[in-house]
Amino acid sequence: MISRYSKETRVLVAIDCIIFGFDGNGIKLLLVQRGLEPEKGKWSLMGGFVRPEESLEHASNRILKKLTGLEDVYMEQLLVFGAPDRDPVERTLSIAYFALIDILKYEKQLSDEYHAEWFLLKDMPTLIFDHTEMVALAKKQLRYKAAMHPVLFELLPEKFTIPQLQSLYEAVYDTDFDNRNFSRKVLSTGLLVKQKEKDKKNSKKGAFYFKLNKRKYTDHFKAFLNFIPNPEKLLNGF
Amino acid sequence: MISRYSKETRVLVAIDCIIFGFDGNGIKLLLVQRGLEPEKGKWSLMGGFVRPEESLEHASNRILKKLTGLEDVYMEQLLVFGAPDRDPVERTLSIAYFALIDILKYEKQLSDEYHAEWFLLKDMPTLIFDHTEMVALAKKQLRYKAAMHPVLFELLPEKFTIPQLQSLYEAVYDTDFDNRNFSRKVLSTGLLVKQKEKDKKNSKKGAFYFKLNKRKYTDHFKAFLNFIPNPEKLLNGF
DNA sequence: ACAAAAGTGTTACACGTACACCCATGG
DNA sequence: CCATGGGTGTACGTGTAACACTTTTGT
Repeated sequence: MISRYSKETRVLVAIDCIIFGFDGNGIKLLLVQRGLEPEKGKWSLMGGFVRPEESLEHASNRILKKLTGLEDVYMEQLLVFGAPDRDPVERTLSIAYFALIDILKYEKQLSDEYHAEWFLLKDMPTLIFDHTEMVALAKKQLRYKAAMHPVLFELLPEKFTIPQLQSLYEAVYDTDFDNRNFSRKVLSTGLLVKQKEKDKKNSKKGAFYFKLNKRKYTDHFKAFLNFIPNPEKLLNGF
Repeated sequence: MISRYSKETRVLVAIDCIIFGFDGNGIKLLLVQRGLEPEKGKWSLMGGFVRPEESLEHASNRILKKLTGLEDVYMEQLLVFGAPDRDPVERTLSIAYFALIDILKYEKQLSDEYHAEWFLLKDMPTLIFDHTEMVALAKKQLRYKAAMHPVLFELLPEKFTIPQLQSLYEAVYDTDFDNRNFSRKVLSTGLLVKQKEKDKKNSKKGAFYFKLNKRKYTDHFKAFLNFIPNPEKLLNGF
């Protein structure tokens, strides 16, 4: 039995996380200030190297938890970035993951160990290396996926109103939807369970809270929905 | 300036290609007999290690060309497989790519340098490591993508008939479509240019050949089509 | 003439969209 | 009592699916 592929070259493999959040006012991105040279102090995605004995899922969850304290977060592998010179120090592949988190659950102090900060996606600073490209791709992927699968619920708290959900979709697609059609469409999926209380923060009438029907949610997760009108137009350029 | 991230561990990175082909009789998969230990002689996906100075695109194209002689082939990154023990020799990440080729363009001798052979997808042998899992995922991804984007044309020769195209879709989704609705749907996209000749191999009446309208094809590639009826049903389980 | 595949015409219906309108309530 | 946001009812049109029927031509 051989114990190594002796002639081949080994490379560094990192993971970078594109962490999206929502708090009712636009989609946000969690960024950190890079703690090591080169580019120390510049804004960057949260990342880390894959350890010798851990799986990629383990590594990505470990990195996310280190920054946010959160576990059981929605995460998806996006793409491997592998341009030979993407990291000037040494050849490093980076596996980009994107994560969706309820921004209110992120309680850690900002400017903590990593000097993390939420940025509105549209006011994002320049990032190191190819991280800007990673974010651009993640944005596309989020739109693509959310057009057909109910991923965006991952960005909301357990109880939410339909107008809240709508404003999330509007933020993601940067457009306005008809509220009357939107609520009917969403309700027709049977994914939501109406609660007794209303949220009166945004109107006098108040909007009912809903929770996800977890069973239907996991069952339908991979089903095609069609929450957004005119998907062909809104997704142009994919 | 630092020249290395000194403390981190480097790993081997391979690329494995899931190569789909079509010749009118079911979707096929191009496999090779592994040439090195361990598992030497067993069926496997075509693969190779990423070289120190090449990009991932370069590596995947190089590997595909070495096996098939083909360039400018449709290829897409699928997923990185990284279970710590996926290769018993030593930790190796594998970036899975899937490729779509016109089976008639593959002229190389079978049982050539790599002992390559086309297998009907449904009669596929057991593969080494996690390659079976890679193929399963690629199949899903092919169905998913083809439901909305006109990728399957990559599997056909330059000139093809609509019944041929339909039998390709039927092979991919393992079901039958209504030929009358199918041809209208496809033609309504404006992607096809009718030729003067007919193919008389499969019927006395003969079916007109078509070519792709390349301009529209690249423009619409990322647009949502909807070639298959009942996508929710056919894509169940994604 | 017939069989068999290619292709046209027609219809019913589901669904998405637009929009008039009603509801609830705090100021 | 009225402004505001939440929500229902309804009507219209497009696109999809089902299927009867016509076309073409080799045997």
